[in-house]
Amino acid sequence: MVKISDVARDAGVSPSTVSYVLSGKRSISEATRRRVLASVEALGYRPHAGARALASSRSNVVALVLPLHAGIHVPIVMQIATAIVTGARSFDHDVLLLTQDEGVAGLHRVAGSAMVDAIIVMDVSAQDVRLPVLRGLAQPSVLIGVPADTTGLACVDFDFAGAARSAVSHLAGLGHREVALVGPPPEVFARGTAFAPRTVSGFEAGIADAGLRGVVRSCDPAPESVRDLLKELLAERPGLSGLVVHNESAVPSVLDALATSGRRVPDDVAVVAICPDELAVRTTPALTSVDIPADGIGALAVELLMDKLNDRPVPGTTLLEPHVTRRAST
Amino acid sequence: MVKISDVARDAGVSPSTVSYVLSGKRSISEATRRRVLASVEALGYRPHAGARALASSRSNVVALVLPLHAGIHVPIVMQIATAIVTGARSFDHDVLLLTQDEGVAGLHRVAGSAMVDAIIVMDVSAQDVRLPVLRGLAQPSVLIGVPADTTGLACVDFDFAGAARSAVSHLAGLGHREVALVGPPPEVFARGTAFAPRTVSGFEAGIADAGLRGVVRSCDPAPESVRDLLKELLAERPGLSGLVVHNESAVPSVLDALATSGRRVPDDVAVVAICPDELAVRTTPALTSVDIPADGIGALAVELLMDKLNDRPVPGTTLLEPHVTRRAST
DNA sequence: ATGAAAGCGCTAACAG
DNA sequence: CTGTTAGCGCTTTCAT
Repeated sequence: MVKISDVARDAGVSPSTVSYVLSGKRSISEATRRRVLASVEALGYRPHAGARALASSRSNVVALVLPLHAGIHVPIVMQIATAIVTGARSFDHDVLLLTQDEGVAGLHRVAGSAMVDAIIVMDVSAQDVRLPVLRGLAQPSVLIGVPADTTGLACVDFDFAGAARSAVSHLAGLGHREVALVGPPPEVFARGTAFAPRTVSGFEAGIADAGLRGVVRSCDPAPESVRDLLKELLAERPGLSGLVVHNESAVPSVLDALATSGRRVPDDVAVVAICPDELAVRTTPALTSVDIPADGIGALAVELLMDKLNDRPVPGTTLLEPHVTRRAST
Repeated sequence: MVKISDVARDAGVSPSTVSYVLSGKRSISEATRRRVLASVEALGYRPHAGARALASSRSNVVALVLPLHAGIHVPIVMQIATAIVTGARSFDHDVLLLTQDEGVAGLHRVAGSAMVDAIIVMDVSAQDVRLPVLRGLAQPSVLIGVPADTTGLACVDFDFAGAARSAVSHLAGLGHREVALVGPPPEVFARGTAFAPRTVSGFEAGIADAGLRGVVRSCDPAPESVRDLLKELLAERPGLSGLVVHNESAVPSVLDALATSGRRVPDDVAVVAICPDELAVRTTPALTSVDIPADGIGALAVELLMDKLNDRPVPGTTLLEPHVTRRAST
């Protein structure tokens, strides 16, 4: 293994100089800088991560705690995770993967052993048992999701309430008078995860704002369930002409059920989805949607974490703003 | 921070004794063992990961390289990843997450800096550029997927060919004479990923074995595409009475399309899916299926990696055996 | 069955 | 602008 002293010898400088060239923590003459970097390159030097962590008390690793629950839309979780890895790499950090089932013990383990400098926790629930633990850790943390009490924590999430509200407002602006929210499956409501009720309250605020009539339903994504739900809704409410769909798995079936039941989109029924743009653009017709910015959530979480690591102040809660993109379905 | 010398003092022994108690690398009298563990507990001692890695040249971390491609069924990837984390933990290892887009550089980085002791790479393609790099690394690796040349590597995968063959054989045993394979979307075939063609060759071997007539189609998962595909297939081939579906996203739509077109499952058309059991059991009707054992793949990958780390011989390629579970769809 | 002590490779005062 | 040096906390010979 090639070590810092090898590089130092090769470049004709001291080990500390090599270290400083690499870290940029003090100014180095251009000449030696170049020589050192040339030696680093020539010898293929890679600093030993453990040695570095030991000497600097910095591992340059962040922990990411992944959710495992059913009912969560897995591609979104994965996309956020990917964005976090990419974001962390851009700050020269790596990502250690933990699963939620290790619970509080996992947090203590990776924090206590100084494996990680910081922690990102996905899918926090309103009364998450991990909150007090996170508050007590030496390492800073950022949560994805918004618990009931955010004291001492930094939280990131998409503004689901605002998204639903914007969706309703978009429909209202097009003249629709009666709308329905086709929400996530029941199990998501059952858990303490905050996003489902937030969509509902935003939807309700939206219809109140615009003086619309509205109804909220949770939705099992199986095609026949979707068809039954829509049949029922449309039968019960003859005036219903607008749908807000917040259920990624059900989106294709909703469109299909409308098509096969002879309802034209958007002429008979307008549809706004709250889902990743990626999904919205590849349906037929393409869906007017409020994007769930998975990449943005991941990137923001990392940025806040880096701010915390650098002792910059960060807001307690940051919600990403919703944006309606009009496509063929409204 | 509480360190090993603190524990040693508290227990009235030397630091090395504490180390040996914790590692079990030499015999310790029951009395001191107990005292040391009591002190560890009392002081809440956690060995510093970096220090440990530096002194022992072992990080107890494995790298996991995740795929990012479109067309892959994300929940399966996620489930394998989760199984790998869980498996690694059971061997007292953690998992560092890399994304495929870091490519070869990422492998060099984490291996060269001794961040990880071993590497698991998911979704390797036939002529993967990472193969020569992996062969040259000091750390052992296990691949999920089977490249063209497996020399010097350990590979794990599900036996997709055997799965398709078993599915066909199951249908043949029930008296079906003409069958179709509804395969993954075209983009999966386009990439060098080996699993799609393997399913096809297994399917073809299966129909040859049993003297059936058969046809292979790739399938876009959008409900209307599925409906069109099936309509076309059933029109073209009046004798067609059995379907093998290897396309998780399309599964619900296939059943739905059959139902809405008036074909009864299994009376008119029998369906065997190659998909996670979890999916197969929650459709209506429940699907006869060949399970894709994501957990098994992850667990096996970890086991092989640990074998390699402990210099135990491992087979070059291990394929997990397919098992048909008969349910209501055949 | 246990201790003493020499590093592991790097960083960061301290010194010039 | 650069070098010297003292650790960082742990493992592992070598001794006994």
